[in-house]
Amino acid sequence: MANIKDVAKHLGVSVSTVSRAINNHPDVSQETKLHILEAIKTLNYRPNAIAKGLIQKKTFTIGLMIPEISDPFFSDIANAVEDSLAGHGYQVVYGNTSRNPVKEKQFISNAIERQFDGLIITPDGLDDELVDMLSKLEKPVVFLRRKTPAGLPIPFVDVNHYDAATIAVRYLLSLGHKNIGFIGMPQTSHTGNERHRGYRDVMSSCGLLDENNLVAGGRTIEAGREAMGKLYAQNPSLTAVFSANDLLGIGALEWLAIHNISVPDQLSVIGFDDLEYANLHWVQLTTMAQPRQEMGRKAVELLLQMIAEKGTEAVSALIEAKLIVRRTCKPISD
Amino acid sequence: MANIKDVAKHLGVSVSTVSRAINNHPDVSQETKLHILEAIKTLNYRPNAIAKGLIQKKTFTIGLMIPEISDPFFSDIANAVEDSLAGHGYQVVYGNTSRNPVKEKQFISNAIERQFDGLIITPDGLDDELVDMLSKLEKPVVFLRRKTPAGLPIPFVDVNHYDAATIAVRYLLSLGHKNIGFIGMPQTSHTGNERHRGYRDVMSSCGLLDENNLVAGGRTIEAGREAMGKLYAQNPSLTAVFSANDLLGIGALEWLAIHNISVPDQLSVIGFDDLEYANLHWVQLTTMAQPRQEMGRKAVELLLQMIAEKGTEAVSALIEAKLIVRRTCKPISD
DNA sequence: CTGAAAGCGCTTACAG
DNA sequence: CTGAAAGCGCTTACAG
Repeated sequence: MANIKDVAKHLGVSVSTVSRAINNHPDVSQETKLHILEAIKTLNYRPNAIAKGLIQKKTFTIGLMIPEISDPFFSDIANAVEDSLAGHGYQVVYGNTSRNPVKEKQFISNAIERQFDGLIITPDGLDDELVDMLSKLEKPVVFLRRKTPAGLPIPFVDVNHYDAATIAVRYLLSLGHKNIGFIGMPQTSHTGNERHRGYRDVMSSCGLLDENNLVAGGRTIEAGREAMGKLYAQNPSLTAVFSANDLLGIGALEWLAIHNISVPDQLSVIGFDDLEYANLHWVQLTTMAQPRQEMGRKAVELLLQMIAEKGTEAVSALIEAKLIVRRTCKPISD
Repeated sequence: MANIKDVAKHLGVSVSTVSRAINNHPDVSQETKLHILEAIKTLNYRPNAIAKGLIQKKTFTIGLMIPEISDPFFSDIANAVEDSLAGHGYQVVYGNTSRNPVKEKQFISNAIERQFDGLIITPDGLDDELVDMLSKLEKPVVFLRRKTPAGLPIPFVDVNHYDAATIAVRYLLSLGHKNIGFIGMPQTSHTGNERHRGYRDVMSSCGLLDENNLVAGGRTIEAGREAMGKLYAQNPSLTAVFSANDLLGIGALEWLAIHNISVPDQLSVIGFDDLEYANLHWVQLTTMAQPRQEMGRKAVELLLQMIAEKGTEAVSALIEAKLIVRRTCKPISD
């Protein structure tokens, strides 16, 4: 492919002049600029971004580390991130980690070697090694959907999972429910733990906490189905269930449908996330919506700010979730 | 950050020697190599992939252009592509085009300037300008889920949409249905048109084609709901519907549920894609499964082959879809 | 307004 | 086995 030398030679001008013409530098006459632009067309010249990046120490590339791009929750966030970033001329490179700590570290290594300008990351397990890498990283980073661990000077954008969980539980209480079950996410899940804590605090402050109403779940529909079965076996007098995410909630609804337990007449269910699934005609799950677009955009905003003002730490953002009332909760009748 | 010069200086060796140590070149003594590796650790040196790429004319980066990463269909493919590629040391960069021709071209431009080593693309509308760009592109490319237009020397990996559609329709015929509706995708959709053609050919070969049984749909659940309404209005004596994708099929099921038309007792529905949605307890949509993993892996295989043997055109692959029988189709009773 | 020169951080013949 | 030198394709002071 033609390079900048070829177009310079083609016109008998210097490489510097061609460079200036391409980059809209003011110090180049309109006339030569026009000639150069023409030569570029005929030679089909495209500037080499790699070379440019090397010299400018800027690649216009941002890394976005997420657990699972096929998880609808993250693909929505990723879309928002990509859109906002594209508007500023940045390319985003995804890192699908499958919540695998090895892959998480590989992604960061990669980002360093490939000279990404910044990182937006959703690490899962945050072990010492990763924290160490992050602390040595001389690059703007923002944590997404995860609070920054103490000691790291990195801002975050997260939903207030704890508050949101208290809203969900209080909503069930306001409908008269007292016997409220909880289907959790894996113990290692930061978000799961926050939601759990919210549930716990509200329930125990009302003197309604009962360890029999808790069950370990997971993240998937499958896991929700199983968990609902267990929960029901532990306590058949439950009147409501708060499931830590929508997929679990949908699994719970499936189990209930299979066992002819009518929702919301016999049992109310509330979820968390507001996935597309939740809005299906047969599901209509009442849930806490996380403003995914907003989270993605906000993370980009913080990152770009840090890139612009080197060395500053942007201020973290905690975003409130919103109760979306559909058709899986109703007031207790008796 | 430390560079290769720093580590060379640190040990009093030459830059070349450090380079050789890093790249496992045989011509370097075990002893100096050990020293160098140690110095690298203490200086926290990471090689600059940008500089390396510039000189080697190889970036170990592959571009993957897809319409919509939040479409579960594509995120599954993307996952498979990423996994296979990661095994070979490549980084994948997604381009989310939203089926926007401007974005499609931007992505290709980007890929050229950033010196990607190859491209896997799913272009939507394939206008002259894009074809022109592609023909001038001096890079391995493979088309994914789309046949290559005549004249472009680019291999493709696609599902045999036409054959699959005939299988779906014949399945309905085998259940005794004669009055079979079709909910289509947008006219601009290549896959939609192939599936339409399959439906048409089978129906007309049986003398059963009726223009009243056709309706324009779209791609979404929403569109499927509307389309089902229209279709039913056009011909209330329909006993089965083939919807060109699962989302449309699910929308159709929603409309039918809302209008108390029982599936499959009064009406059979078959979809296309086998999304996760299709397997929900309330949906259980019979559908044609596209082997997404296999498609992604195959595309990578072709691409890597073309990268390895420069100038060759790999041989295209047409993959068969598979009928997945669930619970939305049954034999016609009377 | 234009050009010659240095340099970004590497790799790779070439010579020893 | 090791090093000096050229070069990948650009940008950017510096001088004119």
